[in-house]
Amino acid sequence: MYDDGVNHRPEMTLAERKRRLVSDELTESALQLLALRGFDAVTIDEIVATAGVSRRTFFRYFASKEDVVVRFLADMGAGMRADLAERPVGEPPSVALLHAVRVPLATCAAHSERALRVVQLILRTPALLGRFLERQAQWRDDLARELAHRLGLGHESALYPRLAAGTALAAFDATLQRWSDADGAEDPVALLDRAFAVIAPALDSPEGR
Amino acid sequence: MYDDGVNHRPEMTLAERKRRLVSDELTESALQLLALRGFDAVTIDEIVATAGVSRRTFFRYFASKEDVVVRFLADMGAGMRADLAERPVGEPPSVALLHAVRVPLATCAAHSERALRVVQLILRTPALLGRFLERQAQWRDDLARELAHRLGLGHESALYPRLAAGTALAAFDATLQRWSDADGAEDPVALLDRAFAVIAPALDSPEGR
DNA sequence: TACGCGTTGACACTCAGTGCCAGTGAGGGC
DNA sequence: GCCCTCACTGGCACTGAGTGTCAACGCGTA
Repeated sequence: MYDDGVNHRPEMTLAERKRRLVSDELTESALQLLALRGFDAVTIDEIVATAGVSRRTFFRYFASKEDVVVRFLADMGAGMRADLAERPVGEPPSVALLHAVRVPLATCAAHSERALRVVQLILRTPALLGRFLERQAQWRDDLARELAHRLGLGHESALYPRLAAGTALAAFDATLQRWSDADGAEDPVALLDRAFAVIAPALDSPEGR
Repeated sequence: MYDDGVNHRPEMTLAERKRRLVSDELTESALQLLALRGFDAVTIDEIVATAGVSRRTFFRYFASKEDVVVRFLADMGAGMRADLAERPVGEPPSVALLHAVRVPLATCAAHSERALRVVQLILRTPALLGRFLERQAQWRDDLARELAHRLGLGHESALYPRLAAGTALAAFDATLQRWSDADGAEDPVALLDRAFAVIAPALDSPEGR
């Protein structure tokens, strides 16, 4: 989770704060350049020159050029499974999933100045979109596993959990897309609620056993 | 669409047939090697050596190493929008979308010996999955546009068409995943029908205006 | 035969990403 | 104070993906 570099938690050791500093500097430089000139037109050498570290160090913090951008969004979804696990057991899947998916979106809305630019960059850059969806596939698997566990289904590859998780993320994506298209003029959480109003009957369908 | 290299349509010019031959040879060599040893362990130099062409020629046929594998599946979805457009106008979205999405899946089932290996390779290789989902995002946009057109919605970025298209593709993906997990033991078209039985109420929801 | 056109292979080049190693600085034990 | 460990760093060399360029080749046509 990006934290703007100003949040010096005293419980962090010096080494941890140094790492965070470098990571933030790299992220800042990268987003600046990439948003300005587009993903393909910027080389890693330029990013590290701006950040003032070596190229080798870049790859100690990020797995790839795409990773700098995608991490920003992807980290938001990391806790989805935990959020879903914390929902009360009696809650219907549509409500539990909505709350799980709502968290990262609310985080986006809270940091909209920066998050919006990142989302727009990702959505209009095929290479970034691919990496993002690759990450999202992991969220989907996590959600599906947790959902299967909640419903007491054997955790083998049943159809319903994957389908429900995929549907919830389709709502997430549609929301993100619309938020991006509207340049942030609409409230993403409200959009998500509307999307879930549509898909809820599917998520709670008795067909899903 | 892959055609096994034995289908020499007489109406093709010699040059076209030569191109097809090279493309098939490259695809064949690549799938062979990649399925055997994994995506990362095979270099393009090895692929072109097996196929008997130069490295430069490879990139005249495929945009990237991932492309050889992903094309195989991705080409199946190319006609989705056209298939959707051909459905009768009075048909509810759930039925029209089911038929559109069913076509590529039926093609998979028809060439299951080869298609299954490709799908399994894609689903368990993150880089390939990313590229595939990147392509699929284009299907989604195409379906959404066609759906908006069908429903007479202004083709601006309404929420429902994107959501419906994304949900239909979530069903497609869940089906593909289960088909892959079961090593082809289940009929993908039957699985897709079951998935659509679950999501149909969402696709036809009056909430979608 | 000669010309135009598309395909090919070879070469050089940029850039992403990795392995390796030596230097450095902070923190802890003596 | 001194030394030792350990994490981080930069530099370097290397592999592999992907691209631009050009000369050569083969086919169809005038």
